[in-house]
Amino acid sequence: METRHAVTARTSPESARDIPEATVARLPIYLRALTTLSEQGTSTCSSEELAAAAGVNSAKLRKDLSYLGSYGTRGVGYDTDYLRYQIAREIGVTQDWPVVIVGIGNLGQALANYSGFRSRGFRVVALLDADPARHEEVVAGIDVRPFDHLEQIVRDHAVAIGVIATPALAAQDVADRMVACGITSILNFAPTVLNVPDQVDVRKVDLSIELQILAYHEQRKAASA
Amino acid sequence: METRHAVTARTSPESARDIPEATVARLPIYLRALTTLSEQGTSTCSSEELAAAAGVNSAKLRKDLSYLGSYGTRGVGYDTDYLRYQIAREIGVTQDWPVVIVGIGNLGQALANYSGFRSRGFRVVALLDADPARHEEVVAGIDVRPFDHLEQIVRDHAVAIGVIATPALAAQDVADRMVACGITSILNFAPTVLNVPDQVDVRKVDLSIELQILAYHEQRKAASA
DNA sequence: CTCGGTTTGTTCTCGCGTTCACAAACTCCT
DNA sequence: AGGAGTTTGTGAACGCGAGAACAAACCGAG
Ligand SMILES: NC(=O)c1ccc[n+]([C@@H]2O[C@H](COP(=O)([O-])OP(=O)(O)OC[C@H]3O[C@@H](n4cnc5c(N)ncnc54)[C@H](O)[C@@H]3O)[C@@H](O)[C@H]2O)c1
Ligand SMILES: NC(=O)c1ccc[n+]([C@@H]2O[C@H](COP(=O)([O-])OP(=O)(O)OC[C@H]3O[C@@H](n4cnc5c(N)ncnc54)[C@H](O)[C@@H]3O)[C@@H](O)[C@H]2O)c1
Repeated sequence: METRHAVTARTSPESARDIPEATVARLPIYLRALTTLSEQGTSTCSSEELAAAAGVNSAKLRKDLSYLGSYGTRGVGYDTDYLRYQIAREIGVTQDWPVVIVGIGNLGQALANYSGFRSRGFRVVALLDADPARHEEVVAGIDVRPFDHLEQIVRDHAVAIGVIATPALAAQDVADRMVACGITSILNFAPTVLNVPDQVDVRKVDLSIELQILAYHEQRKAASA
Repeated sequence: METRHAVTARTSPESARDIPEATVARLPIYLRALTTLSEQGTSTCSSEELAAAAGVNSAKLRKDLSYLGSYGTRGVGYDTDYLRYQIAREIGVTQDWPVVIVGIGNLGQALANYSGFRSRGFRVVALLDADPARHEEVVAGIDVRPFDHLEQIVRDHAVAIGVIATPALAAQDVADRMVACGITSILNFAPTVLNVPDQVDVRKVDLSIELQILAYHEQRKAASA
């Protein structure tokens, strides 16, 4: 046991053992549920309450939280604000994350106007578009700038996260440029598979895939009726 | 073998054995990759090629396709258009799916303007909003109508799929109304947990969760450096 | 017709995630 | 102080999905 200590501590001084991906994906949901409870004046909550608010099984919730540490009190529950802070710290939303959005069309404008960014620690530092006609525009109080400014902006603001909202054909090029100037996390809305180096994280949001999954189940319901 | 035939055929006359959820979620990706290949003039492709285009492992691809049936030819590969049709049929995108969008703000307008809907068999039959000021507007060639018209529209067009793009506070009410008038599949963009009956499918798209997941990994990268 | 080369469809194994169930730990009341 | 009632944290069982590996099936050449 004692000799294993180095292994546990290797990754980082403070906590940071490896949390399962499935759990990481749920932590933001718990965070939101805790914020809601806190706003309603709930200072303490049980795993049962919190699980209900988050829409998950209470056993799963407790197991997820156990990866972070022991922040609850048996027989009592969790202190809402304390747990909220611990999860926020673990995810990293206690700090400020600068973000660039590339492709300020229908979707890019909606994203720029989305207030849920700022309130969770993400700050849009630039809007970029390749179309010169758009460079006149101001969206959500931010100037739309030429895509060529990417390198400078990323350097000046130490941007690590980029959002792609261009047409599918341009997405790979944009991603390559992002990677080249040091961005290591990409959120991709274009319906295409991006090829990036291993150390770069890509998450994709694909609306039409979601609809097609719904259609599949809808079809099955109709068939069995 | 022979006696098992009834079991295979029980669920439905045409195919429709139960496909794993993980596979269902990937079928739309394969569909898109096949469309791309087909447009490039590729009439036949191996599992290796298709897997590369879809960004998955070739063994996983073959396993996924095996749930649909045996549509390939050993030693040759898959006929691009034939496989594409089979997947489209299995998902249900060979038919037309009427869709309503509720909440025509920043995001709702972007969705209404999204061409990827129509091209995959989804037809926006109505845009609904509670704000009377918006009822003057025309978005993407479609009139914005009062939310109260929901029941009539769902009845007239046999709508099964609804999209929610309202603020979080309104989302549960909108979902309740949708369920009450017969909608059985909901795509929810509001950052809230929806309570619906079991037979109703809900999928949620949550941008800020995606960003938070990226932030978590970004933080870990920074910590280990 | 046979044989070598190719690619599919499937079997098997392994690891991850979910869920159950319960001991440990805490509060409150008597 | 002690016991009843609550709730957490976790060990263990289970099921599903990922990937490796291989036999079966197909093509084409000779
Ligand atoms: N609109 C939606 O609701 C929606 C939903 C899901 C997915 N998507 C996807 O999101 C992407 C954007 O959709 P949209 O409706 O906003 O499209 P859009 O055409 O309205 O906007 C695309 C923008 O990207 C810019 N652009 C093109 N090439 C570029 C480049 N190389 N560098 C920088 N900017 C470039 C264009 O000038 C334009 O402003 C598309 O891939 C689309 O498939 C959109
Ligand atoms: N804008 C984005 O990029 C983005 C991204 C992710 C998630 N979201 C979420 O999507 C939702 C919509 O975002 P938005 O930026 O479009 O907001 P928005 O305020 O621009 O639009 C909301 C629209 O919903 C309408 N509405 C309100 N209550 C309604 C009701 N009961 N019935 C029908 N319509 C109603 C409003 O009139 C308004 O037009 C929000 O929940 C937001 O958190 C938005």
